[in-house]
Amino acid sequence: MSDFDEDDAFEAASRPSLSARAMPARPAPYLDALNPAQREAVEALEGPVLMLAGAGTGKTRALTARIAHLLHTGAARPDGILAVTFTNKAAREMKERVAALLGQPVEGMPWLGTFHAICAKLLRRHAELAGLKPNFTILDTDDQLRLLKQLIAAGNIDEKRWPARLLAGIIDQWKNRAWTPERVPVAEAQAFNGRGIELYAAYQARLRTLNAVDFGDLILQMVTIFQSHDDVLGQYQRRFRYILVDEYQDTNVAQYLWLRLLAAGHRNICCVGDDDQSIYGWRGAEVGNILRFEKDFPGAKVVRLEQNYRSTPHILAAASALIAANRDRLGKTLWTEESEGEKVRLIGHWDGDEEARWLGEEIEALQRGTRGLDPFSLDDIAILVRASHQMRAFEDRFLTIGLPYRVIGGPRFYERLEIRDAMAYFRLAVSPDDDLAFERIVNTPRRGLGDKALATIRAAAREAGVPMLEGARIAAENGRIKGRGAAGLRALIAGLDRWHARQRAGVDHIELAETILEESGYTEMWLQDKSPEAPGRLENLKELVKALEGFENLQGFLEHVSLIMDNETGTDEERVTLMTLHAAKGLEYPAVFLPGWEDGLFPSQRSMDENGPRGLEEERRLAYVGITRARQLCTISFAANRRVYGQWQSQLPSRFIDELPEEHVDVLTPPGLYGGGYGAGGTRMEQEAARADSHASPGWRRMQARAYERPRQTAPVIDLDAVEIFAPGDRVFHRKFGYGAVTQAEDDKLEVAFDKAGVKKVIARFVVAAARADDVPF
DNA sequence: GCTAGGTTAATTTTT
DNA sequence: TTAACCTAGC
Repeated sequence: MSDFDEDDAFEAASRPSLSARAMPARPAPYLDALNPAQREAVEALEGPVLMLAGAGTGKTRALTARIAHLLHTGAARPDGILAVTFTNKAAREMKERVAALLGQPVEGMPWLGTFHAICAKLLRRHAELAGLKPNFTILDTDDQLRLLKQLIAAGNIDEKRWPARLLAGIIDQWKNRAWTPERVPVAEAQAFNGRGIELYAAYQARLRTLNAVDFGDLILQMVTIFQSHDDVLGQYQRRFRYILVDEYQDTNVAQYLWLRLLAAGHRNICCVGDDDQSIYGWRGAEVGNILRFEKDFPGAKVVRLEQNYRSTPHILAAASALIAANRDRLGKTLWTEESEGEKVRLIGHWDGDEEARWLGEEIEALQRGTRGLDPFSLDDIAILVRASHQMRAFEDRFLTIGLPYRVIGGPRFYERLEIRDAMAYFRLAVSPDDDLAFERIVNTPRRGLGDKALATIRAAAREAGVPMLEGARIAAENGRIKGRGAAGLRALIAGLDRWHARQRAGVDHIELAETILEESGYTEMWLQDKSPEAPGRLENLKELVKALEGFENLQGFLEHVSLIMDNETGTDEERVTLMTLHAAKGLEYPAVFLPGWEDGLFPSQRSMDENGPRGLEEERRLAYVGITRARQLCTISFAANRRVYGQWQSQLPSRFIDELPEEHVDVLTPPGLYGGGYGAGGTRMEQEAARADSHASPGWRRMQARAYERPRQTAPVIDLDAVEIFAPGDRVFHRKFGYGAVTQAEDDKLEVAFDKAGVKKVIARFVVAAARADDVPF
């Protein structure tokens, strides 16, 4: 089922469009609010423009002003502007802000939306060129996985060794690169045990039969259509006289091709982005797109937005120095008119628990107002972590001290199990031939229909060449389904028939939804469930039904699902925000905490291992994003010891910490805390002595020594400890398992027969050669 | 078909 | 450590 907002597309077409000519040539007040650079970017309407907008430089303001300017001057009509974003949230915000600038609602901007929503709308118009019907379904990850699982099983592949998730990832990457099955390069032939391309082709064929597409297809199919149908392409090239793209650094190859095709004629394309904030390489984003812009569009005007309206000078300076260590960047110098503020604060802790404890206390202190700073509202404070599992430590701590917090991210409303189940029922009421929905709910609640019954139904459907619901009907009638399941299945079929009939008869959709949840036994299922989540799930179902109120019918609602996706559970209580660095992009907070700055955690070892220097640069951009979220106060912290997958590990402060300029950093080093060998004042000998004093353990000292030995300017990507390569037969030592012999070694994954602990699979960096066992701290 | 207990593996996430 | 996934036994 589609998770995003296709709506505007449809409603806009029927609305009177806001005519550009209707606007008198009057002064443009929106221009007055712009600084010279912004104004330059806004007024350069013709030809390619790259707006390099640093963090906090008023990017959205400039972008929306540009749209307003296009409309105001009459250069374009609202439906002649193509404005693309990545998220529905960004699209919504842009629409609102343009409306505010123009002082009237922006109706008739049918082509302002996400890449996916706009492509979906285009693809519905030209579905037949892709072998689809205009009412195709858009599958989400779950549907996709279910489908792939079937194909993997059909291909006699062991799903345990070759999971559907992996295949989904591979196909996704291929689609991001705009490779149809025929165009996947031979170099990829070994993917998925050599069966990848074949399964990809099978998957695409299956999608076509189901009259369905996945997210990647929305873009890919449109690129394919544009490439092979000049008339269609020409039509849209003429229509979209002006193109605007937000977050250009996040575009993947397919999106890039799509844009380039559309802009090829008039070349009025304005891309806005920040190469320093490209943090989505792992999902196909190509920083190269933005770095290459001037080559792609010769004669492009490049405007740099460098005046920052968000952060204090120290915060900006720290962030700038950090990002300067990256090689692949266009380069910007952020500056601000703001006066001096707090330096970036740096603090080390003994372990992760202490870090969490300190953070909790510090937040409470900020709330009260300390050190001459005005009190902060909890709403003004955010904790940004590299990986979501890091949030737990803080949640635990905040729960014990009763500090209210909210977590951003995690499964969205519409992704939740109960919502997806309910939606599947609704989908079936609207279109009974939705097989994926049918499979989802056929045994939810339990109806005694297991794998065997499902296989029977599927077979019956295939034999008769009908959807699964019909197959089920056949199987139920001719007695192929027996026992407990038969009654359950018959009841389900009767229910689905009834609900579909009512839906067609135009019964009030809210009432219908309630009936469906009631009669299907779905609500009852959760009422009976005694697990702690059950009440919350029932609550969510109520909310779902409530969300229906805003729509005329179920179809409309199903198209609009995305609208409920970020419904903040509105409590007015102040709360600290916890989220990942990725989720924080585009946001800002007066006070930001950045915990867990330890090598291996951040920068993430995996990122460095898998992508080498490129991975490290992306991690550094993530660090840059983190620091630049802060308006007044930015606090970086790390712990010397941390439990990683249940095992205690000693940690080294992040190499990014070494890259922060000392003059902009304030090292908070309460007695007994480790300052990180960083700008702590005093001579090195004094520092060492002081530290040895408070922490006399040999392991501690060794760790200190190692911290000093590390190169200051970070060239090496790989930690020395991680370099050690083992082969079968090697004697090794593991902190927890003791001594053992390597039996198998593949990259950094080892199988070791430990003398005492038995055979275990371990990661190479958790062991050292037995001869070096003494080097292991603690 | 369901549940309890063992096994396994472990970023980032939008559409 | 933990959570998700799977298998064996009811």
